[in-house]
Amino acid sequence: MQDGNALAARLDIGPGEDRISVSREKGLNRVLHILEFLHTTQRAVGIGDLAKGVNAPRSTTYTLVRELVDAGLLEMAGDGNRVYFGKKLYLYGMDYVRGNDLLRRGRQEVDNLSRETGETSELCMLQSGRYTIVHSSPGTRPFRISSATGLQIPLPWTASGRLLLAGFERAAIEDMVSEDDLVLPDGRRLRLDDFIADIATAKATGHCITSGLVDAYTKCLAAPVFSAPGKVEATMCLVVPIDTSEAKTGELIALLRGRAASLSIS
Amino acid sequence: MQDGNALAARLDIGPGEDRISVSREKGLNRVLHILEFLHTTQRAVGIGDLAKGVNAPRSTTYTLVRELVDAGLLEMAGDGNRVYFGKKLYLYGMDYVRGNDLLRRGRQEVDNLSRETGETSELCMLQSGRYTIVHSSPGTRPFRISSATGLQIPLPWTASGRLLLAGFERAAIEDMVSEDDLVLPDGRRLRLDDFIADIATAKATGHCITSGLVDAYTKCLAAPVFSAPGKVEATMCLVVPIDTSEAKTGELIALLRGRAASLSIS
DNA sequence: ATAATTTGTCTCTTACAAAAGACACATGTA
DNA sequence: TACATGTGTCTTTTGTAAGAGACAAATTAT
Repeated sequence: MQDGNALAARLDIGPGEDRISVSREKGLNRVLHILEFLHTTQRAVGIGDLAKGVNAPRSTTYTLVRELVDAGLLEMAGDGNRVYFGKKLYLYGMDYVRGNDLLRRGRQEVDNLSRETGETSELCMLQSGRYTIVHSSPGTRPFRISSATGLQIPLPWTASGRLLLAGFERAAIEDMVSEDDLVLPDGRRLRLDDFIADIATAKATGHCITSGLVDAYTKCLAAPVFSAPGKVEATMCLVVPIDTSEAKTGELIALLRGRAASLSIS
Repeated sequence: MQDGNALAARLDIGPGEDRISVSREKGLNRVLHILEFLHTTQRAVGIGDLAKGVNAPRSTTYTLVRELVDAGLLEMAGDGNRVYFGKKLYLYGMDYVRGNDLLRRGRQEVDNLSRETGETSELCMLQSGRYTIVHSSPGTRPFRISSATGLQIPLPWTASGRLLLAGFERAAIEDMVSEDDLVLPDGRRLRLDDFIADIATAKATGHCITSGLVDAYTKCLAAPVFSAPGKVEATMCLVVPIDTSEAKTGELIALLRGRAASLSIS
């Protein structure tokens, strides 16, 4: 039985009313953070670390994790006291795939494409304002250029990003692109206006090629998949060595555009 | 549906006092119900219907859905005002697969098996006390026997169920199996003791065959996948016509056991 | 051994989310 | 024209979940 601390809550020090109010967070938000955190770590995490990682109180984290484990969204990882994603999430994910023609066919097409061309191929989409690699297939080069599925990269770094933003107003684009996003991995800084101009060009030509943006050795070729006339729902892209010949590049772009078009609706 | 919160403050027992108090639900629970509901409907649902389906107040449902859509766990389905699973869930699901060797290899092996034998093949697991088809591959028969991924079926109806319960105490088994579960689709009622005996047999022989349980036309062959000596983590199973010859059945069981063993750890 | 962490569970309080319900605006149909 | 039925956004009220903190037990370090 708790003695003393009865009115402990008297922490709002000072007369000044500094409303420190360490904002209490909604359980659902905490859960969303937990999922996102696990997604970035890509490995099972101890509950204590998890609490630190999402900076939630330990007690809260324990309760939430227990509930999520009971629900099957998370699972205790075999070895000890770590948690990671659970079967339920896998099942829901498969439901999503099943209900989503585009994704289903897109995955297939990406696999075909990378088998046929030997290059790394990817299906990309906007995911709540962020560029996301939804599916990727490695290609057969000795030094393969790979990127993990689910990876999130700033829009301006990619060819696909330029196509995905084709339908948006300038204001919306500014919203989605932070200052940091405009700084390329090598430190160069992209001008927002240039980026927006790129988007317009991409929209007009119906494809996009970027060279040496994410890294110095690769070129990125992308073509749009439409869900309705003018609405870019996804892109397919090929990642090729930067010294790929003009001719070869043109050939690949043509192939890519064809495949992307075949996925488009109407 | 597990109704995790079980306790639900059964305080109404008081004297007169009918404490109707339609227990206010935690947001997280509402979300879990929403996900589960979408999983069972397997299609996009209007928000109003959703509210009815999980029997939550409309206003609450609207807010939750909005939050989930913002988070990318749900998406508004293209056509109108319906929601369904979102890309995030797919990504998390893929993370699960990646972090789970067994599932990854199991899917592969199931696909191989159904291609080689021409029969429907499945990978099954316990999912918070319920039997779940985690992956299935259709087979090539004209009248294919198919079952949806993620489908949940009472444990006593299946061969896999008998193997999955091999490691459990009687008490634990009684917990997982409800009275209803013991009633087969055709109305016959299984004795709990017989079922438990079946489990022991399955454990001893290292495989299980059931005939005409879920339907009158099929036989189900299953073999265990171990995650540690004695611990059944999953099963692989084949669904074949009930009139498959003894010889052929034996042959398939041998194949199945081999494949399942190859997935087992240590 | 003894201290210093970390882990998992429990209790108590109050800030805040869930619910109720009112509103405005669409639809459809007698 | 009324009259239900569905949708989406508000505001207000109040039951309760999130959080702080105290513990015991289990690890690890000294």
